[in-house]
Amino acid sequence: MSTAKPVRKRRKEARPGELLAAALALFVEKGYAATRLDDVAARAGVSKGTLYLYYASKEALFKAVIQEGIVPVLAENEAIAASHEGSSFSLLEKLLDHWWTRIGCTAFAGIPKLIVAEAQNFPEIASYYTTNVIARGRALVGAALSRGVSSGEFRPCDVEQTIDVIIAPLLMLLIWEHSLVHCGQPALQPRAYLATHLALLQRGLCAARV
Amino acid sequence: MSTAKPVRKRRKEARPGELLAAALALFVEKGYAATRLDDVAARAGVSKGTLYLYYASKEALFKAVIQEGIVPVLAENEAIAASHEGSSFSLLEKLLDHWWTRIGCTAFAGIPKLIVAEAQNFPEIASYYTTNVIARGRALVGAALSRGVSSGEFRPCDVEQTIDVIIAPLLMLLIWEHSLVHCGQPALQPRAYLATHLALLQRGLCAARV
Amino acid sequence: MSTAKPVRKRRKEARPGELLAAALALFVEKGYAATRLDDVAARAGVSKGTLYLYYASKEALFKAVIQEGIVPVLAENEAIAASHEGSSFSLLEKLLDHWWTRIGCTAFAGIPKLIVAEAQNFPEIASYYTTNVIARGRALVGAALSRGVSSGEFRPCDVEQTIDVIIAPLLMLLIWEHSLVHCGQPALQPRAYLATHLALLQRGLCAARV
Amino acid sequence: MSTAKPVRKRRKEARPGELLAAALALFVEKGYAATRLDDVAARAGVSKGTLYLYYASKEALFKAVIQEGIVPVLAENEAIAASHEGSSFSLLEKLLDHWWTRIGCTAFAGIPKLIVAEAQNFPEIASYYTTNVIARGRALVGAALSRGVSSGEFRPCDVEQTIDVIIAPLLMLLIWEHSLVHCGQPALQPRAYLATHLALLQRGLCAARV
DNA sequence: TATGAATGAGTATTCATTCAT
DNA sequence: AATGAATGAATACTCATTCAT
Repeated sequence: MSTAKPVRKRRKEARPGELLAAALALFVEKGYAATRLDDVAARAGVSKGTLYLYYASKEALFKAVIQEGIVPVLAENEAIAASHEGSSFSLLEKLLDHWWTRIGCTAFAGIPKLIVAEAQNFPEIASYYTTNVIARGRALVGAALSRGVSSGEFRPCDVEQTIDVIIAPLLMLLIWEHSLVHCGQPALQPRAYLATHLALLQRGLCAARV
Repeated sequence: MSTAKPVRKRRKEARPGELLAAALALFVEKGYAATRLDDVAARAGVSKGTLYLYYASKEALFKAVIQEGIVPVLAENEAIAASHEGSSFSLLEKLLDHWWTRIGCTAFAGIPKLIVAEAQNFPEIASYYTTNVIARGRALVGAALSRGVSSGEFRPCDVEQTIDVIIAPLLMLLIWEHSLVHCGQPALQPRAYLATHLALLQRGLCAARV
Repeated sequence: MSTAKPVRKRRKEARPGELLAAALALFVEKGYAATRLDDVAARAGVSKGTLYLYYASKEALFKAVIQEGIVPVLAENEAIAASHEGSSFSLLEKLLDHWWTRIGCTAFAGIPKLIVAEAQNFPEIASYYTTNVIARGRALVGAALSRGVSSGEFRPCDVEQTIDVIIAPLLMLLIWEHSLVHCGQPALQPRAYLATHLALLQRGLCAARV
Repeated sequence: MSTAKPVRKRRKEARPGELLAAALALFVEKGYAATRLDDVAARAGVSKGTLYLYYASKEALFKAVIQEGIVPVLAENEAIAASHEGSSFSLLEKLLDHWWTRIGCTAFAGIPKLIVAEAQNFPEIASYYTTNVIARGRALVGAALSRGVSSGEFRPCDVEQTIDVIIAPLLMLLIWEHSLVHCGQPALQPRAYLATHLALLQRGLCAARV
C-alpha cells in the first residue's frame, strides 16, 4: 500500500467495544496492576490519549470491562428459568449449560478470577458484581432448588447453603482455568468435570425412588 | 539493662519468621502488587534494608511466604490418612476437619486467593504450589475415594474428576472469604457450608444401602 | 427559520471577539498554564478545532487577548491629556478617573496580574506591554508632572522616579484585586484607596501655598 | 578525581535547605507550573526520588519555599519597631531599610511575585501569606502611622488606606523587578525609587511646620 | 547485622495540536 | 468554516532496590 499512515481512522462507535475487548484480554492475562494502559491502547490499535477519550481512568476502564461483560448473560438465564417446564433437575442442567456456552467457553470466563483477585482493591466493583451477578445467579439456583423440594423431587435441605455448594465448583472451574492452568498444571477437562458435578448433585439432591 | 542482650538475640533468630508473618498479612490484605516493602518492614519492626538481608527481592519474599506457610500442613494430613482405620467417608471427614483447623481458620487461609490472583505473574510459585500442595492434597482425597470404591462403600465413579469436585468447594470457600466478603457480601457460614457439602457428598458418593 | 442565516453571519464576524472574551475571562480566572483550550472553546460555544482556525496556538491566543484588550484605552487618555486646560493636578485626577472607568472596573483589570505572572514565560508579550502600555502611560504621567513643575504648581522633583511612584499603587490595586483578594483577604476599597493616594500625592507634589 | 560517582552523599540535615534554595530559584525564574521537579532535583544535585523524601508533592515544596523564606523577617522588623525611640517617620525609614536589606536585595525578593501569580491556584498559600506576612507588615506600618498622628508629627488621615498606599509601591518594586524587567524594560533604580517614595510620603504625611 | 538515605526506571494522566470529514 | 476524534510529548509521582555507614 502506498499510504504509510492509515492513521486517524474515525471509529467512534466501534471504539468502546474494541477498547473493552483489548482491556479484557490484558486484564485477564496479566491482572489489573500489571496491565499497562499503553498496551491496552496498542492492542486496540489506538494511542494512549484515545483511550482516555472513552474511559476516564484505568479504574473506569476496569469497571466498564466488568459491567459490560457479565451482566447481560444473567437476564438470559432468568428468561430460561421463567419459561422452563420440566423437572427441577433438568432446569439446573439447562442453566448450567447456558452459562457454560455464554460465559464458560468465552473470553468472559476470565472475569471471575479478575473479580476475586481485585476485590480488595476495588470494593465497589466487587459489590457491583455480587449484587448484579452473584446474587441473581444464586436466586436462580435457589428458585430451582425450592421448586424441586416443594414438588418432592428433591430431598429437604438447607437451601441457602446448598446454593453455594452447587455454584462453588462452577466458579472454581473458571478460576482454575485462568490461574494454575498456565503453569504446567494439567488442564481440567471441563466437560467431564461438569458431568461429574451434576451426577453427584443428582444423587445428592434427589429423593430416593422406591 | 540485663535483658537487652537476650532480646536482641531472640530477635535475630526470629527475624525471618516475623518478616514472613508481616508479609503474609499484607499480601493477603492488599495483594502482591499493592503491598509495599516499606510497609512489610514497618510491620515487622525493621528497616527496609534489613528486609533485603533476608530476602533478595519482593518476589523472593512472596515465594518464601507461600512455601513456608503451606507445605507443613500436608505432611500432617498424610499421617492422618496413613493411620486411619474407619470408613472411607469418615476419613474424608477427618481430613477436612484437620484442614479446616490448621488452614481454614488461620491466616494461611488467605494463600489460595493469593496463588490464584498471582499465578500468571509467578508461574514458578504456581507450579510449586500445584506440585507441593494441590497434587498432594488431590492424592490424599483420591486415595480415600479409591479405598471407598474398592470396599464397596462408594459407588464406582470417575475418581479424578470427583477429586476436583470435592476439593473445589473447599478452595472456593477460602477464596470467597478473602475476596468478595470484604465488600458487603454477607459472609458464608463456613461450618454450615462445609456440613452441607459433606451431606451432599455422602448421598452422592455412597452406594445405596439395601 | 428565516433568522437562521443572519445569526450564522453575525457569528462568523463575532467569533474572534467571543473567543477573546472567553479567553480573557479564563486566563484572568485561572492563569495561563491552568487555562485549557477546551474550556476556552466551550465557553465561546465552539469546538476546539474552530479555535485554531482563528489563533494558531495557545500562545498566539494569549498575545491577542493582551493586545486587543489593553492598547485601545491608551489613545483615549492621550486625547484627554491633549485637550486638558486646568491645573496639572486636575489632569492627573482626570487621567486616573478615566483609567479606572475604562480598565479598573472592567474585565481588563485582570490583565496586569496576568502580565506580571507570565512575563518570564512570554518575554515578547511583556515587552509588547511595556512598550505599548507602560511606556505610553508613563509618558502621560510624566508630561503632566513636567507641566506642573514648569508652571510652579509642583515642587521640583526627580520626574522619572516620581512617575513610577505614582503609577505603582494603581497597578498594585489591580494586581491585588486579582490575586490575594480571592483568599479571604479583605478586599481593598478602591475608591477610598485611590482618594488617599491622590491626597498624599497632592500634599507631596504641590508647592506650598504661601 | 578518580571517583566517577561521588553519588549518594549522606546529607540529611543539609538537604531541605538545598532543595528549598533550588526550588525558590526555579519557581522565581519560571513560575510554578513551568518548573519541573526534575530540574529542582538536578539543581540541588539529587535525584527526583530524593526530593520526594523531603517534600510530599510539588505543592508541598512550594508551600515550604514560601513559609521558610518569608516569615522570619517579620519578627525582626517587629523587634525593631518595639525598640524604636525616635520620630515616627524615622521608624518608617528604618523598617523600610531593614526590609530592603533582608528581602528586597535577596533571592526572597522573588516571592511576592510568586504569591501574586499563584494566589488563585493556591488559596491556602495566599491566605497563609496574607495572615503571616501582609497582615503583620500592615500592622507594623499602621502602628507607626498612628503613633505619628497621635504625637502630632503626622497629619490626621485614614490610617487603613494610608497603610496600603505606603506598602503598594514597595511590593510593586519587587514584583516589577521579577517580571517586566526581564524583557528589555529598563530596570528601576531601586534606591532612587525608594528615596522618591519616602520623600513624597514625608511631604504627604507630615504636618506643616510653622 | 542493621540502617535509612538515595536512586531511577516505570506509568498513569493531561492537554496543546493536528487533520479527515 | 467548522467539527471533534485522534495523537503523543511531557511530567508528577511511586517504589523496589542499592549501598555507605
